Amino acid sequence: MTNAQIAEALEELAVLYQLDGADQYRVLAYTNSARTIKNEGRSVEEMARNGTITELPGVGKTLEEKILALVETGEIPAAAKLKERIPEGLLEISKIPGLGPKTIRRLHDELDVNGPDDLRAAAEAQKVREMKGLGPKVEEKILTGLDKLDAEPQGPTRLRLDEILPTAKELVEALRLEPGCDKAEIAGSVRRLTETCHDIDLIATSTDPKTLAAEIAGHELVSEHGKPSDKGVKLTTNSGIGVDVRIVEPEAFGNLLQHFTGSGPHNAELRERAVAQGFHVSENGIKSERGNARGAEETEFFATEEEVYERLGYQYIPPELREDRGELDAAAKGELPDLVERSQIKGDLHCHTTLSDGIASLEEMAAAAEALGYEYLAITDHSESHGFGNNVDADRLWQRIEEIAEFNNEDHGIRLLSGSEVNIHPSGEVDYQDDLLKALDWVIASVHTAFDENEDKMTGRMVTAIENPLVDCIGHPTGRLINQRDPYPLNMERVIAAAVEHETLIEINGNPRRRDLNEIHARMAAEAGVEIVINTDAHRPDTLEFMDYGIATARRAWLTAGQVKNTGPWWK
DNA sequence: GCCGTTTTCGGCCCGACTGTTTTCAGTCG
Repeated sequence: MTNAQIAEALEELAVLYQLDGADQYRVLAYTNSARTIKNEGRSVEEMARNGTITELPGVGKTLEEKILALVETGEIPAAAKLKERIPEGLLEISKIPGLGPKTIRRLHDELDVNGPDDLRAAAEAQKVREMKGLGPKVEEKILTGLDKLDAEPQGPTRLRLDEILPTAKELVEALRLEPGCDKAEIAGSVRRLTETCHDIDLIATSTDPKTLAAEIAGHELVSEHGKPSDKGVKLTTNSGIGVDVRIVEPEAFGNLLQHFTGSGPHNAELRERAVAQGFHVSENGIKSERGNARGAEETEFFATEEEVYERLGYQYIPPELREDRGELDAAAKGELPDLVERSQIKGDLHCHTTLSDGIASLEEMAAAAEALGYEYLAITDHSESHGFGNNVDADRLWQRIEEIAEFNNEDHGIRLLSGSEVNIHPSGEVDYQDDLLKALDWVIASVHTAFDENEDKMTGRMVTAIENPLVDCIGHPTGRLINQRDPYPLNMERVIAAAVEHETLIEINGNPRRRDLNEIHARMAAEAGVEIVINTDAHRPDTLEFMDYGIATARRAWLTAGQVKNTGPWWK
C-alpha cells in the first residue's frame, strides 16, 4: 500500500469522525498524520509492519494500530464501523465549499439528508432556510455547490506551477508599475514553488491602497473582480485563476508576506512554538505577553521577513523550505542548508535534437546553452527502440559522436558531450551494444514503456539498469506526469540503495510536468549519498529554461550545491 | 489522538469572512 493511499484512508477517517461530531483535536490528529505520511519518503507500510512508525511525529499508539490494520486487512475497523452509521452521501456533500461538518450533521438530523439528492430536494423545497442560523443565502450556496459537484465530481484540480507562474509574474509586475505602489511580491504556494498551486497570492504596500486595488482590477488579464478596498481586491483571470491581492502599510510588509507565503502547517507550527516563548504571531504583527514595563501587551511590526524570523529566534527560512518538514528545528539551531541556486549550474545533461524527437539542431541547442553561460551540454537523444520521433540506430549514433567531436574541435564557448537517453527494457537491459555505450560520454537510462508492472518487477528492472556499469544516470525515475499520470510503482529505498552502491547518479528532471525525482525522494536520495543531477530534458532551445523548475524541486528537497553534480565542471 | 524547556493531564495557532444575527457560530486558509 502506498503512502498516498494510507494518507487518503486517514483523511477519510478524519472526515468521518468530524461528521460523527468528534472532538476537533482528535480530527486534527488524523489530518496531521495524513500530511506527515504524504511527506514521508520511506514506505510507511513497512514502518507499520516493523514497528517503527511511531517515530513519525504525530503518530502514536492508536494510529499505529489503525494503520497496521489498514495495511494488513485493507481497511480500518473504526472507519468501517462509522460508515455503517454515516451515509456515504454525507462524505460527498462535505466537498461543497462553505458546508462544514456541523451544518451537515444538522441537515442529517433535522431534515433527514443522507446525500446530494436529499440535499437538493431540501434546498429546492426551501426547508434549509427554516433551520435556525441558516437562511436563503446558504440555500443558494448549497444549490450552486451541488451543480458544481455534478459537473465536476473530482473537484477542481490544482494547476501546475508553470501554468500559473507567468500570470503571477505579469500581475506582480503590473502592480509594481503603478505609481501608488511601494512594494509588491508574489506570496503563497507560487512563491514556495510547489508542484501545483490553487491560486495566486499577491502582497503590496501603497500610499493609496484603494486606487492600487482598483487599477489592478482593471488589468487586461482580469475577467472578474470583487470590490476594491484599501485592504486589497479579489480577482479572477481570463483563464479562471483566482488571485488574492492584499495591501498593507509598509511597516508590516514582512509580517504579511510571511503570513501569506505559508505554508499553513509551517505557520501553525511557527505559532505554536512562539506561544511557548510568550509570542502570538499573526499577519498583523507579533504580540508579546512580556510587553512593556507596565506588563501590557505590545505588538511589533516588521518591514522584512528576515526580521520576523529573527525576532522569534530563527535564521531566515527560504520560502521553498516552509512546509513543516524540520525547517524550524534547523533554523533555530542556525543549521539550514545553503540551498543550490540556478547560477551555480555549469551544464545541462539531458536534451534532445531533431535526431530523435527534438525540434532544434545540435548547433541550435548548443548556442542556447552557451547563451545561458553553461560550460557543457550533453546531447541525449532517444535510442533505437524509442518509438516516438526518429529512432536512432547504432550507425546514426556513431555518426553523431563524430559530429560532436567535430563541433568540439571548432571554436565554441561550450563543450558538447555525446550521450544517449537509452530505454530500460522490462528485463532491465538497455539499448545498444557495450562498445557504443562505452564510446559515449554520458548515458542516461529511462523507462518509457511497460509502465504497468508491479512494484517488485519495476524495482528490479530499475535496479538492473542501475547496476549496469555503462549507465551513468537514471532519467525521470518514477515516470509520473503531474496531474496527468501516476508514478509507476517503485520501492524508492531499494532504488536509492542500489544507486549509492553502484555510484549511479539520479536525475531531477526539471520539466515542470515531471519534476521527477520529486522533492521528497530527492531529499531522501541525497541524504543517503546519491549524487543528483538537475536536467531539463529540453526538446527545444527555450525549454533549457526548465532548469528553474528543477532548481525549485532541488531547493524544496533541501539540496546544496555540493549534492548536485552539475554545479561542478564536467568530470569524466 | 498526541505530547512534554511549567505538564503523564490538559492543553492543542490565528484571524478574516460569511451569513445570520444584534453578539456569534461555522468555515476557511
